[in-house]
Amino acid sequence: MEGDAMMPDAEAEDAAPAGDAASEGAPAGLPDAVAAQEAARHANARSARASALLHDYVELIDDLLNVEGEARPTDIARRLGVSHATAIKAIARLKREGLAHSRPYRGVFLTEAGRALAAEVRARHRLVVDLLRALGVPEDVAESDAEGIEHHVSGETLKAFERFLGR
Amino acid sequence: MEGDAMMPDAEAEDAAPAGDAASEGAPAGLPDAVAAQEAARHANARSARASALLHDYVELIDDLLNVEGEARPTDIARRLGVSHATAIKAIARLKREGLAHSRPYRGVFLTEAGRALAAEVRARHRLVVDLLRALGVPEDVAESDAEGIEHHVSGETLKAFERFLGR
DNA sequence: GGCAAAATGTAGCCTTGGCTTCATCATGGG
DNA sequence: CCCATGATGAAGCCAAGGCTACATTTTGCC
Repeated sequence: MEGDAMMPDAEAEDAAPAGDAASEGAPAGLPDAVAAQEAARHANARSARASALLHDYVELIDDLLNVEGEARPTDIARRLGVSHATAIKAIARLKREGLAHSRPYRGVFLTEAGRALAAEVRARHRLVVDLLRALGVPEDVAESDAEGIEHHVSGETLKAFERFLGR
Repeated sequence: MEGDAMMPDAEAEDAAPAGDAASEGAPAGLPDAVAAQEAARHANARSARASALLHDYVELIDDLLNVEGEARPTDIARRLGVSHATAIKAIARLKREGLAHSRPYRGVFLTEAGRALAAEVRARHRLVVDLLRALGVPEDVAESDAEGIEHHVSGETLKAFERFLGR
């Protein structure tokens, strides 16, 4: 795995680093404020990633309730492409977070909060898809990319999308 | 947590569901193909989420190497807003995946593959930011949203962005 | 040259979100 | 009416990605 050409790696850095970027007029490394700002951005992305799952479930459950009249764990699992056990654990989490409720062997239902979140998520999803379509992305690709993008679009950006689409 | 107005929830659904959507001309529930397609989209988003972390590390390490001449775990951790231990574990994973190499107490370096990935990730990041800016999103918001969005933009969509930006 | 502080690395813990496996419940066909 | 079958739920495993606490190494300062 490493008997190959390793290029100049360790010895060189030993001598060069500090004198190059750090010791001139500029402060060593980066200003703390800049690093902090970047850290905040990453923290933000991480938390969006964390709620993305919940959003997907809520969105799907809402859809199932509207279209099919009921949302059963097996269907949820099938549509998300996960095992039913995984879906059930996620549903338990939704309940813990006050987004859904259910009783054993009955379907899953959304609370007020869950419905509100579903509406918001769906609106966002549609807007992202519409924007991508408007930029010339083919339908299916737009749908697929939106699935990931939608969770990271801030309110500000959402407004910009609306403006661009002329709404 | 629930002593409030729970509205009609469980009893009603018992009677309505099957007769409504399933038993008329249409096939019960959804066509399997549609569900499979949706499942694929979600699987796709999940896998993008999984690689997002690695991409962030690679991108940052590349940046540190270019700007500072070296990438040290502590700096990486600071810029990402995580503890140094977390960063070190992630670096170990990068090494496992052949994207980086390092020896104890020396900095971290990217392999060929790592550098290639970094270039790709950075290009994508810039393009997403530029697009958002072009749509009227303020600089800092664009930068922040891009951090999450960039990992979910397919090649097709990327091309559409380029086209739109007139490149 | 030696020691203290800072950087690095290690170990162990927690939660999430996957999975499989097994037990239990509900329902419909014979 | 009863049982087979399929849906549901529970338990336990695993990897990832956080953390804190502790150990070790480098480094720089005196």
